[in-house]
Amino acid sequence: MYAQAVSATPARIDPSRLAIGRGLERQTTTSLMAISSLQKKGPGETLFAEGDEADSVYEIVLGTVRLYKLLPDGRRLITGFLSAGKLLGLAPEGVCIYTAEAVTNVTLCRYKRTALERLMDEAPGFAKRLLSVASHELRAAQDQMLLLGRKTAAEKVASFLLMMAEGQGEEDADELDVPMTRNDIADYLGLTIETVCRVLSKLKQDKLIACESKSHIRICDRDRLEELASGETDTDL
Amino acid sequence: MYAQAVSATPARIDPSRLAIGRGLERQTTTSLMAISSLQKKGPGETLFAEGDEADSVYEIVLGTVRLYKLLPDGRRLITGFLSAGKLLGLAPEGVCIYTAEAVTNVTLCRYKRTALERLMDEAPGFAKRLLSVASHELRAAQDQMLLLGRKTAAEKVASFLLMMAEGQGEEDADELDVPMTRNDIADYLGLTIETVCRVLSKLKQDKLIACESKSHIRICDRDRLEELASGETDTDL
DNA sequence: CGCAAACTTGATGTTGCTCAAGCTAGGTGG
DNA sequence: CCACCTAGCTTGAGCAACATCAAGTTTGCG
Repeated sequence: MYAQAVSATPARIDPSRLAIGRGLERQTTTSLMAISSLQKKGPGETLFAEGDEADSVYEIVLGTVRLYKLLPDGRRLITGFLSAGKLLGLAPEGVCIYTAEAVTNVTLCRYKRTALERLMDEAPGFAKRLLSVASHELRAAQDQMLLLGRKTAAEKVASFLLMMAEGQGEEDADELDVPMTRNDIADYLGLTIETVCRVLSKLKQDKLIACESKSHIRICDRDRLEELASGETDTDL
Repeated sequence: MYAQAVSATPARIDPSRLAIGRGLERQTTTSLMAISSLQKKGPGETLFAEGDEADSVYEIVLGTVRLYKLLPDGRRLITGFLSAGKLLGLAPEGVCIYTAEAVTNVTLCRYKRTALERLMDEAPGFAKRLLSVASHELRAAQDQMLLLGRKTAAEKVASFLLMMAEGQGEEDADELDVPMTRNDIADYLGLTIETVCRVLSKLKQDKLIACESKSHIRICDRDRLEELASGETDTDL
């Protein structure tokens, strides 16, 4: 858990490029620009912690962020990894319910919650836009609940790899970058680091994937990986 | 999975009493009334199924509903139990991502999605209200992910009992009604029915709870139950 | 080049699952 | 009204999946 400091760079960028305003009118994106500010964080740095006052919403411009919750004895569950274009901080009212940390170098666009509230009242489509974002998050959370509660270790890892592949390249790229550690993956899937390693080794051995390096994986047999991930496999691993 | 038919009762009730319009202006609740219709379902009946077109939002007026997702081989995860005042069907866009079934006799208020969309454009606060509901669901989903991914069987069951107690009586009642079967509880906690039984027996034996009947439980030692649920226990069960 | 963090692999342990048997309660029909 | 019948619940014995503990190995950085 090292934290490599990166100087915050207050700045403005064109929010019509940003996801938060997608599909909205020019006037609204202009208002968004007026209340936004850019930030940077280095790997391991905290954006906000569980229990902090939730006064901002962030959009990730570049990089990957992990969100997690802790139990008192230190057990951790990562509720999600977010990459460019994703919003965070929408959910909480009053107090943050999870911690957000940079996985890689991260560039963020920050919006004050009070300003967003005002904009929601003024711009008709904006609250609907945020509702749509929240709905998608809810859907992802429910898929993840199914994974955590009912999938086997192999199915979990296969699902994770496919999810990472989707979030990457524009097309269904079979080459994927895994910026997070094995520990992060384990805490995301409700497993231990050793189990994640063993499953990856088995997938490699069975030629479903190939590891170009620790953080670069290629999907060799997408069909079988998808079959495994969705839980259609009877006797495997 | 029996389905006891109950005749649908088209009707209108005063939506200012309903949760969907909480905190909104009189004019908005009146519009809500105009687009609402009452429905009833008996135990085991389906409100909508995974894959159905998601054209409605429901509010539960009375009773309990379970939401679940299935894996191809039949493994089931219940993503939530909803009781009076809760909304369902908010999340999906296009297609339902889970099945909703009545646990008990259920009375529902149904709103057409298209009508809600229109109302969101007209009534300023309404989209914000729905966003707030979605945010709360998201928060609950994240707590459940922590439970599913990182809690032990005993911690899961303790958490479930406390959650049920909260949702019940107005005060923090220590008497709770458990309308769902042990099987439902197991599929909600990512356990088997046998494990749920064993944990309940152990909690009974340790005098943390008492079972008045199969579906009526009394919390005898709330402090220890909360300690167990939050994961502060080192060596227990 | 050397160090520390991350990763991998193996041996052993434990939690919760599976399989199996009996029990309980509530609804139905004689 | 009671006895039966069935769905749901409980408990036990054995087992498997995954966790834990313990070495090593690799990698990237100073």
